Amino acid sequence: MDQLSRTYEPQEFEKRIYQFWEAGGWFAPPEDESLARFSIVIPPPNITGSLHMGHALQYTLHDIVTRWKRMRGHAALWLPGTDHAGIGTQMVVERQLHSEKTSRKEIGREKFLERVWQWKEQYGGRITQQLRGFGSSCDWSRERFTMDPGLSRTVRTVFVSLFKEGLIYRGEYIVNWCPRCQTALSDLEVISRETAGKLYHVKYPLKGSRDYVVVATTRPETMLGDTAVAIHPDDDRASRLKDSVVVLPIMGREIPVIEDEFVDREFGTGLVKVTPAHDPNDFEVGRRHGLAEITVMDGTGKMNENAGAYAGKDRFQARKEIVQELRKKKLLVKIDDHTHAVGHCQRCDTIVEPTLSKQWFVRTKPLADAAKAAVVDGRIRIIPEIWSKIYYDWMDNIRDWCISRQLWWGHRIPVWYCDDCGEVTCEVTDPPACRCGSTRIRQDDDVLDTWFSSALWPFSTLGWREQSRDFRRFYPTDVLITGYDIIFFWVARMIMMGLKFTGEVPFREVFLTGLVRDASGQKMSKSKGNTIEPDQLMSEYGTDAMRFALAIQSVPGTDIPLHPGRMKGYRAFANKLWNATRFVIMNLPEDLDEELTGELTFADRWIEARLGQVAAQVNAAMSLYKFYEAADTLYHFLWHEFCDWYIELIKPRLTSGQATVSTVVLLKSLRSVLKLLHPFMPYVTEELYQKLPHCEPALIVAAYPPGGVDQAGEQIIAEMKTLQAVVTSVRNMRSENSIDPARKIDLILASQLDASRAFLEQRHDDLCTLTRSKSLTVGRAHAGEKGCLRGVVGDIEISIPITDFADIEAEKNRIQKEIQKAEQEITNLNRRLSNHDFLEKAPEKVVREAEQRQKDVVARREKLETLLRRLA
RNA sequence: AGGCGCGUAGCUCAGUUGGUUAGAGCGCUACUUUGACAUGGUAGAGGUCGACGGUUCAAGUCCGUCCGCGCCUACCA
Repeated sequence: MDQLSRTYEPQEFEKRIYQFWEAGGWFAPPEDESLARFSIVIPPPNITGSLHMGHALQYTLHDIVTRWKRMRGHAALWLPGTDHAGIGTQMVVERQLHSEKTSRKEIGREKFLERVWQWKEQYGGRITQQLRGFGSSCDWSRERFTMDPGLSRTVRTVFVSLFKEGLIYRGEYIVNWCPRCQTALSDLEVISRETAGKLYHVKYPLKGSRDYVVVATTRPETMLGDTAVAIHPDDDRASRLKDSVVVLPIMGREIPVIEDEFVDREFGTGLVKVTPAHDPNDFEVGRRHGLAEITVMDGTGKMNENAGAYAGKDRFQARKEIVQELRKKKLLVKIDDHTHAVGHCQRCDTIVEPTLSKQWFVRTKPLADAAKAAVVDGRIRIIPEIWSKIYYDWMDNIRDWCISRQLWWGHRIPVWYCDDCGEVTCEVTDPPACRCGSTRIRQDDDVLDTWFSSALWPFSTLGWREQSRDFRRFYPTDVLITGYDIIFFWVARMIMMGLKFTGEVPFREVFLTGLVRDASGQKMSKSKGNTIEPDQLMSEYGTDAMRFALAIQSVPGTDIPLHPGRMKGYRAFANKLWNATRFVIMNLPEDLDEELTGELTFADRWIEARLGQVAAQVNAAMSLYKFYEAADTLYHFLWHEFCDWYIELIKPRLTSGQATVSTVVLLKSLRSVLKLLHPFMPYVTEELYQKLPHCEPALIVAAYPPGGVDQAGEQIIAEMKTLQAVVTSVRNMRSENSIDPARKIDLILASQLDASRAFLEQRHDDLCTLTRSKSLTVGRAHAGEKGCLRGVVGDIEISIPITDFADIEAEKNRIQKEIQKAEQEITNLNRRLSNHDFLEKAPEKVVREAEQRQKDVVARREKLETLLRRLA
């Protein structure tokens, strides 16, 4: 057996262990179809990024669940992969081209895509290496990428199908346009932020009159595209203004005054300018009233040829100049400060410009109804449940999804337009010609939103299109684990698409994790500079410590503040485990016969009972995704029971050097601890398992203890509690009286109860060891000798004869304090027990417990008082 | 504007369907280098559970109001 180093040094074995697992082929689910199966697909990280703490959290939880299921005997599949991140990746490569003094437009679409693929080949692997570093037990043989041929084919299949069904359409609508990314965005990709702005009140002269109306706007530059002024029909001024014509300042265009109920009479002047081509609201009004739609900006945020003298100017520059011109013309009434929500591009933070544009959309309503139903009727369970409501709200108010992006990197829309007959062809395979026979067909230039392909992920990755064996075996997946921030982006859309195309839910459960924050609870962001990198934590504390810290803080429904101090603590925990194993190895004979039998000691039976109990608790917690509870249970058990009590109890026996059945129990119980902890701390547990005698090839495929405890076990556990209480009390007496920890004492215990005395006699050696006593006497009652420290635990009285009291007053105070505590409790209990309502209405069990408790505490107080009198 | 969540020890958080004496980790104090581990051991201090009111025999837990903090959604120009 290898000797272990004195301290835990994770860097020395993590890589090696991962390779060991991978080489063993244990990440792939066994072929055996009779096994219960478990499957989970990764929320694909995008290839341009690096994995942050949020990923570390999510993938840690994925791995914990997967390893747990695998050890529970499931054919467990965790399918890994990445997504192509349309805008992000395109931007990265464009930057690269820029530094080479060229551009995507210069090199053309085909060359550009080659460059992106090159980039993907070169850097895409970083992510998966990092994912491996987390200890992720993904099946790499099934790794997928959203732009793989197979997945791309699925995207096309789905698109064509939705198109033919009329659920995908193309049309000219207002969309969110990012002038910097130069593409349309979906509503979700727009972050609206409260922004301090101005509200400009502008006079619009009435035609053929000296009179005018005043409108209020936050974006004066859009007025160049105004095609009406609107008023609420109930407004007193409406009858007067009805059918009036207004002369639009600067442009001189004559535009009508219209009545529409959308106008908020309380806001601004109660009159609103209508710019159908640059405001979603106005767009609706415009369509209702048949207004002209005049676009006054181009795709880069500059004013266009419809903007008259302002053509070519940046939209914000134009705003300034237009305000000036209005002022000069005495048309500016006033400028108020005004805070309002302004849309920003999620990717680049540029202010989004709502723009009229021809885009592709998914008609979501029919899909949303089915998707909502799946959660309502319980086919999908969302955990924590609170998110269900938010999911319903979104589904109820869903709007059509703009899926076209003016990018080159992504799934190109499989639609062709004929130059000759104008026919639109939508096919899975590239058509050679139009139906009219013309070969002058052009494919749509745009690509699809990356989330479109992500929405298909659970079934596209498993081979839905070809109805593969994997698909039949592993779909629907068991659970989806991800952050609550992408519930709409991704979770909702996967449910819509999964139901639509497979007829089944994509997953049966959704576990939404919290967000990882910094130590002060702030959201981590690069701009704030408060990010913590997983790589840094792993090298400093070890991967297992990071994983454990994340798991033990993973309470469903709450965010996770990250404290480096905690990482340190869990590194110490790993060290504790390391040294406990080191201790066991040091005490193991060369060739231990694991078949040894014999009578089990108290400590043996106790640790076995507790292991059964703990395993049952851990399994129960895991099945409810209570990672924190499972981790916390194990933390406490290993450190404060296995090490503090069990190992301490068996130490004296081990020095005898003779292997007995107890040695076997020691080894087996340590192995159980390693198994229980393995999903949480896979590296260190595997490393240690390999150092111990073992029969299964690796811990990763060892059987997870199912747990359970019988009545005899419960009995032992209760007895141990008594022993612990006596020991703790003695230690406290020693400590409070400054008895040198090295000094051996004579311990006297007394009880009126035969059973207690018998038990104490049986535990004679254990008690001496743990209290550092050189002798133990058990009797019926105290002899009453002077010069003793006294204590009470239940029915057991404790005395420690000492002749050299350091401070007799201190001892009196100590007992005095205990009496006070008892008094307080007696008062409380008396109050309850003298209350008739309590006696009548509370359950009998509760009353009986209170009565028993009262008897116990009163007895305790009396004993303490006796002790105090004797001391005096 | 609407919706949601949070407020428990110095810090970060647990606390099941209301029921003994409200827990943990870190930090703190004292003692302790005993042959697994000082990344250790033993003991201890520390909380009127944000405030007020209500329901109940019984409230950290359920209800209401208020205060403080955070988040999400939304087309008030």
